[in-house]
Formats: sequence, C-alpha cells, structure tokens
Amino acid sequence: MKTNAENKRKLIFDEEGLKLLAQRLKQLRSEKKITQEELAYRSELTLSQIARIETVKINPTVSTMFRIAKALDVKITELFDFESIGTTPTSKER
Amino acid sequence: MKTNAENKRKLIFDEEGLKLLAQRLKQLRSEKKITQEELAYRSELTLSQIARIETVKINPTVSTMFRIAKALDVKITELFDFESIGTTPTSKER
DNA sequence: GTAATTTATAGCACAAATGCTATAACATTA
DNA sequence: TAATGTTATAGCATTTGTGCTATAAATTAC
Repeated sequence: MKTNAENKRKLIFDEEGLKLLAQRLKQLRSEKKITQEELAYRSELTLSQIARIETVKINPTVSTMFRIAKALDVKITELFDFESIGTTPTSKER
Repeated sequence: MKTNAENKRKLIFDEEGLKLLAQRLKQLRSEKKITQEELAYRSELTLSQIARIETVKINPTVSTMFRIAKALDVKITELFDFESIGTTPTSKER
C-alpha cells in the first residue's frame, strides 16, 4: 500500500509558469468553445495529454505547445501571453 | 557496426518551429553577449542542454524555456517571437 | 600558427513526456 | 434521476529530455 507521496511522480519542474500556461490554454479553449477531445483531435495529441497539461500534471515539450497553438489557431506567443503583464516595466503595467 | 540511420535517435517532433526557436535563442544570446556556458549557469541548465537546443537536437520542455527566458532576462514571449510576423493580421504587427 | 575560448557531439543513467486504454468524477440536459 | 457529454486519473510501454562527463571541432585572441 502506497502513501500519497509515493503515488506521485517526482516532478522536478516546479514552474509556476506552467500553471499560468494551463490557465491560458483553458481560457483560449473555452473562448473558442472546443472540448479537450476536439483540441486533441485537431492537434493530433491525445485527450489525456491535453488534460494533463491543463491540470499541470506534466511539463510539456515545446513542439506540443506548437501543435496546440496551431490547433487553436493562435500564435504561439498568445499561448504564453500571460507574462506580458508584469515583466517589463516599460509600459505602465497596470 | 551501425549505419548512420541507426546512429540517430528517432525524433518524432519534426517541428520547424524548433529551428526558429533555436535561431531566436542564438540571436538573443549573442545580443546579450553571453556564452552558452554562462547561459547554462544562469539558467541552471547544462552546457550540453543549451547546445542541444541551439542545434535542434532535442525538443525542449516548456519549463526549460522558462528558465532560459529568465536567464536572458526576456519575457518568454520574446523567445517565441518569430511567428509574430505574419500570423494574425489583426494588429499592424510592430 | 598556436593557445585559449567557445561551441558541438557522444554515451550513459535516470526522470519524465507521450500515446494508449480504461475508468472515474463531474457537469449538462432531457 | 438518467442519460449524455466533458474533464480528470491511472497504469503501462515506449520514446525522449536532461544531467553528467569527456572530447572533438570550430572560433577567436595573441
């Protein structure tokens, strides 16, 4: 019988950016009103993979994100467009 | 004795986006005048990993790119900013 | 031109991403 | 509340990313 800790993979990425990415993906997907399954189909990924990304279970590869962006018909930068708020103090940054 | 083909890993990503990303990374790195080694140090990645990314030998993970962006002191979107020319005609695009 | 620096390769070990399949949990609606 | 649709989990097999170490190749400085 495994403990909870043992049940989890050791994940070493620990990126809060991945949470933001997941949020952004969910947002874009719901804006476009498509299901995870549909997105999986369009991106030629699997449903489980889309779900794992949105629930921050994994640290996806760059080409996976390219596929998703293409499937969503957005630029890759749009998928990552959440750091634009609060990184460079150039603009007044809310 | 292995043939050339056998010597190569089967790579399934085949993303031309990764080539662009590699170019962009090289560009940013040389603009900032830092070596691969210095970037590796700052991003807490290895030299070999930086080299593999710049020579498109691998398909890096998202969190690896976050680390690199941070080490270069640019927004993650800047690292992916090569599709911005010619995807959405909405804004006047720089 | 040779020494020093920088970049590219290589192989190994290990952790993790991905596909596949099945199922559970949750939400929506008839 | 059932049925249907959607999202989340789970385990396994396989491929691949990453660190580590060493070395080769290329570039730059002297």
